[in-house]
Amino acid sequence: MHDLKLIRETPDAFDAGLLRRGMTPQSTKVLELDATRRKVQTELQDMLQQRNEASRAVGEKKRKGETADSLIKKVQTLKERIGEAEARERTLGEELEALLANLPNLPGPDVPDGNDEYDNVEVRRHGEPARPAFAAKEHFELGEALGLMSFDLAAKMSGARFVVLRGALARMERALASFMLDLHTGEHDYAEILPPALVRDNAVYGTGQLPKFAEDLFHTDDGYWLIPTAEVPLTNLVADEILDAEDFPIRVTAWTPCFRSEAGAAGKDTRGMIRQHQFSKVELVSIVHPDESDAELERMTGCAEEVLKRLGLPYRVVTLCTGDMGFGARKTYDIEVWLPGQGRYREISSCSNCWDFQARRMGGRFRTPGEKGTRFVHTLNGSGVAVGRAMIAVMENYQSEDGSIMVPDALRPYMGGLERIAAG
RNA sequence: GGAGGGAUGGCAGAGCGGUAAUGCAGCGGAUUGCUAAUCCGUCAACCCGAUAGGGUUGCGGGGGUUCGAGUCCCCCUCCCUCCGCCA
Repeated sequence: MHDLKLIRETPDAFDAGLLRRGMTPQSTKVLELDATRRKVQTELQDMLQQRNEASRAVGEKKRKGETADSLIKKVQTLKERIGEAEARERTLGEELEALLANLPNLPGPDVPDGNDEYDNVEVRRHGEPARPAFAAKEHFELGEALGLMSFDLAAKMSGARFVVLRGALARMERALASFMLDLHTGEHDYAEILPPALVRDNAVYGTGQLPKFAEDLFHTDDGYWLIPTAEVPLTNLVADEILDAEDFPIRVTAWTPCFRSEAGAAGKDTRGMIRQHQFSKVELVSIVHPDESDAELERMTGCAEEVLKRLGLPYRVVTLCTGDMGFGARKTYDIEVWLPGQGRYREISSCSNCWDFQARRMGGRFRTPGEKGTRFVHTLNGSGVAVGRAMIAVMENYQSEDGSIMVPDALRPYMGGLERIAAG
């Protein structure tokens, strides 16, 4: 949600930001609506004042035993006009709200301009992309050959974009998640949370998936939304809260299932576990002072990178261009892991600074000692990292020619000391 | 699923038809060797206004009754308690 006052003060900067995201300027429309609404509001308030004064006078007259018929008549005629003005004011307010609620966050000054993923800018690489001498297989070939990954079994009960894992691969999901949680809670100052996976409208509105992206989410008959990411419940921990400045930084992490309808992804990544309706992810969320959010984004990205470093997975970090950023983000780093089977880098984490955009939507504020009033917090979220995709990366990077998979050192303690996953 | 209770400013908490008590916290000021204490003001959001200041809204949300609604009536949402069921 955008700051109306800021749009009034600097409409050109607002439009320039939208333009960079490939949108048409909106400030004229916003400010027109805003001006009209304020005019109606002023007229309405004037009438309300008259009504209040008259009603008060009626009360006094009645107390004294005098008649107040003429005053009562006056208020009755006012009432009709008040009703009309109220209705207009409300309608204008709703229009304004609807307009603003559908506008994305503005890109930060250091975000590269561009249309799509091809305009993203690589920031750094870590590790050498593995190019084995034999023909590297994709994860689903490996998993199916091992008999530990079945899309057919999943399709029987759930249809496309689901998987059944068993044995060592099922365990690896759990191992990866435990490893990541231990790292972030033990070394990165994140507190482990176990949040709800079903949430209400207001929570999903707060993080920005609603109202614009409802079709990307699953919804229950009785009004719940299945979380598409733990970003939703974790960030909403500060919804409607007024924090103390000394509470910062708040860092929370959670391993949760994530549910996505993938409505707009028909035909994309149809084979394998890359794009599923259900997957699990370890999420990182930071709530920080506005002065700290830029630095926190770097820190958070580093926390996610550390997961890949310890798993020995080659990756690169890219800054998303204006055209590829998500709705609520002001700046986003994607971490892309190397997949030998596909012979390319694929997204495994996305770390965003949302600035005060989500905080404004959900009413997350803080108070500074010695200062009057409240300010909105800054929120950040990042995958630390997507567990399913991490498993894919481990499988493809640690595969041998015979189809077996080495277990990375970092995971062995979590897998009962298992060193290699092999058929049989 | 059944029965009951509740939702008021950052927090606590009164009010039950006539301009939202009070306490704590916060902010501004006064006083005071320092601290503490005390006193006064302020205390949310919004509108008008260059400022001073003025005004409106705000008692979970929406509608209704009334000259006037936190207070009365209707609908909805959420929270809590007890019973039942249940991992």
